[in-house]
Amino acid sequence: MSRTNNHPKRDSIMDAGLKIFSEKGFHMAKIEEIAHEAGVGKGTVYEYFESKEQLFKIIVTEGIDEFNVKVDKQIKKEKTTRGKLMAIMKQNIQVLQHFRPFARSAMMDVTLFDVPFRTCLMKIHQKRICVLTEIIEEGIRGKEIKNINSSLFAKLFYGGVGMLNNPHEEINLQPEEIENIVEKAVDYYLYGVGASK
Amino acid sequence: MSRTNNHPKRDSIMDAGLKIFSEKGFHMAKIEEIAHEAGVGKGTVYEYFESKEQLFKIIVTEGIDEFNVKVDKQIKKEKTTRGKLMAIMKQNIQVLQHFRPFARSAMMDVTLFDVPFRTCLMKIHQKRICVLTEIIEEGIRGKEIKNINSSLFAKLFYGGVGMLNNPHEEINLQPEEIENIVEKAVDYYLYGVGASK
Amino acid sequence: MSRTNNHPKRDSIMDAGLKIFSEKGFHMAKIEEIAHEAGVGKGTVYEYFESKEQLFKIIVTEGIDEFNVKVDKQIKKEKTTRGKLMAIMKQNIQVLQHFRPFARSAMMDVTLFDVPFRTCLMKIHQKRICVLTEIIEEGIRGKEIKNINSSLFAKLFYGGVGMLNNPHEEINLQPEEIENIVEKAVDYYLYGVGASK
Amino acid sequence: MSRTNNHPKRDSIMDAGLKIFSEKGFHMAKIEEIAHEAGVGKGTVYEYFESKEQLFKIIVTEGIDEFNVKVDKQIKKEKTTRGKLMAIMKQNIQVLQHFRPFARSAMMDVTLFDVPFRTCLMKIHQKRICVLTEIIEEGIRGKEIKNINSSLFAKLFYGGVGMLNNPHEEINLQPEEIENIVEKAVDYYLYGVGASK
DNA sequence: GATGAATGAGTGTTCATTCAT
DNA sequence: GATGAATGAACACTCATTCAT
Repeated sequence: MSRTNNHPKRDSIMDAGLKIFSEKGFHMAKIEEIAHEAGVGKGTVYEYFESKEQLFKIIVTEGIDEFNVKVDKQIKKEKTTRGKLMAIMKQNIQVLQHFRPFARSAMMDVTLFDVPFRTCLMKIHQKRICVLTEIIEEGIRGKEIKNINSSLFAKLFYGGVGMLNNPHEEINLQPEEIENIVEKAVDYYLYGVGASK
Repeated sequence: MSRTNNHPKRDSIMDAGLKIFSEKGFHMAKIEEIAHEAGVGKGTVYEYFESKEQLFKIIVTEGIDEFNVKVDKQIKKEKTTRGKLMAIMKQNIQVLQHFRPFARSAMMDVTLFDVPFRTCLMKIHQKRICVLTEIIEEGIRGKEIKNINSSLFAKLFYGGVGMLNNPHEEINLQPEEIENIVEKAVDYYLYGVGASK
Repeated sequence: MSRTNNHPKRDSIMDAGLKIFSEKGFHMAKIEEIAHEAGVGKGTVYEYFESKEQLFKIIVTEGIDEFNVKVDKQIKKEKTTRGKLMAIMKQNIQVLQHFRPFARSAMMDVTLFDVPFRTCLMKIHQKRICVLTEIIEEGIRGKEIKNINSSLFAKLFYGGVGMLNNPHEEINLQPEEIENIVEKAVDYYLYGVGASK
Repeated sequence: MSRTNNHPKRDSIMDAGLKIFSEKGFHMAKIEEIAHEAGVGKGTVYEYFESKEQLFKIIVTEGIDEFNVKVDKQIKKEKTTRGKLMAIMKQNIQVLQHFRPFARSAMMDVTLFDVPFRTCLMKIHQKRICVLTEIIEEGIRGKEIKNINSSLFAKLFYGGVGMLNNPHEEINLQPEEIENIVEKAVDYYLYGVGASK
């Protein structure tokens, strides 16, 4: 996770937080353990972050932002809707493989959070689904995509992509496998899985 | 939630647990509040359940089992793969609308749980994805479905269905809307969203 | 401190709180020590009191109330202003000898408390000074007291009484000594200490 | 607060300490805030003072000493006991109006401090009461004062004076009011408030 | 001398769990 | 079986103090 080196301790804490929150979940992660993992004292965490909650939110937000920037950059390169969908899916898989399982929870999950977290995370989902919806609508206007309910499809696609990074399977896919999976998956969405009548 | 009436208090506690866990999440839910909601004393919870953790797991497991029985019954009624997929999706939406947002978390989520929970919940996902995979393979054998990677598709479908029950949108869909959405969604999967070439 | 026996533990905690707060002051007193002194678990303190602050305030308030009731009862018995002033002074000395040094701080001090405490304690002083002021004014009307600034005198008298219970001197006065001191002191106030011109 | 200018930072810190301790009390005052108020870094406080506790004690002691010097100078000017008592009272009111509410606590209070502070502050009280006692005894010898218990009266007077600076009333008295109050108050003590028989 | 980033000992408070009634 | 008063382990967070610069 590229970060400025202005605050090396802050970065250590965020990396450690990502790791520990990922492993333990928010409530089971202990500040002391995060501090230890970061190689700093407990008090130092509070020099850089107001609270455990704020630390968590910042990790999520910054992580997501980084992720989104990557994905959006990739999307812009692609001209066709198919290419864009593939880019989204590929980035998702690659980046989330890095963050797993925490990032996936940030990406896909909201329900186990307490109310204050939900608001924060819900916005993230909605933003992503919006981006997807727009891509679809662009595709519709460009005659690449049928005249479908773009928002409904965006959700189906977004959910499906999220499930690919299912933490159940702790295997890391090889790049060529990812390429292969993504191509197949996008084609399922575009061309359907029903036997042509 | 039809349950045996052998232990009315046990049932109250489970209903209350479902409600409170749903609203607050596991860690923010308090045994005292669950007991109060159930109209029993705090100690009574421990007459029927060993621990908060066990209560949670049992609620999830029994809830999921009930859910699965319903879905499987519905699936059996359907002859075509399309009908089966629609049945799965419809049941998901209906039942999850009832459980939201907790049930969704139980259905879709794993990452914020501590390790012991993960094992429990991971099995649930895998079981559902297995059922889906079998339906797809059956469809492939019956020439209803193209010769695709059934497991990959099962995940995409399962994830997409889960996202429909996104707690972001706290609206309750009307039955006819559900019917409409499900039909569209399944058709997207079956026939694709790409403009026919 | 006579208390109802409805909540023996609550009473133990209050007694222990009085003792420990007295010895250590508010900030240096530890809830754990109070609990230990009371012979209960730390959590039990929180069964009966919302917080350390609330425990403190209740101890002060209830202590003062008890004290005031005693004093007021004694005052009513006396017919002359001299008798009333003596009663006030005597009660002060006797009761505060019991509470020392904490009670004195509650009686006389306000300044070292944080703002929330001040409001609470300031009212106590003002109430007592008011009572004194009224006694003086009654005395003026009854021609027992010169036509003086009653409120100014009330403060001087109240402050002087408080200083008699100076915690510096940890000696306990004997009842006959108290009687003697009080008589002298009140006479100083009534007849002055200046050599009669 | 005239101080040597050898250590301007030391003086800033002491002034800031007086202000912050006054407003917040010892335990609620933060070294960081004192440093900020003094316009120096947190570490600088520790260049000049060993600890928060020592800073406090020095502020109190030096403040009191300054105060006492002022009062004693004033007392020496006065020839009569009445004049001396008035001088004490006037100085008290004037100076304490400046320091309030902290100074009053230093002057009058001891009980909320932890044991180490008490010893320090108790000496201050005793010193002042001693000075007062001597003035009274001088007055007795000079036939200005009746043959009373000088130490008892000193306490009553000292306590009464302290109560005039009651922080309850955050009003600042005008010089002419102070003069007026002091004259009245001392006369109450000298000539008594009882209606002449 | 001056600083403030780093620290960790210390504490109020919570809440799952127990057990006497 | 049912209860809820009692408990104490556990943890987020504070802040006086240190020390490398």
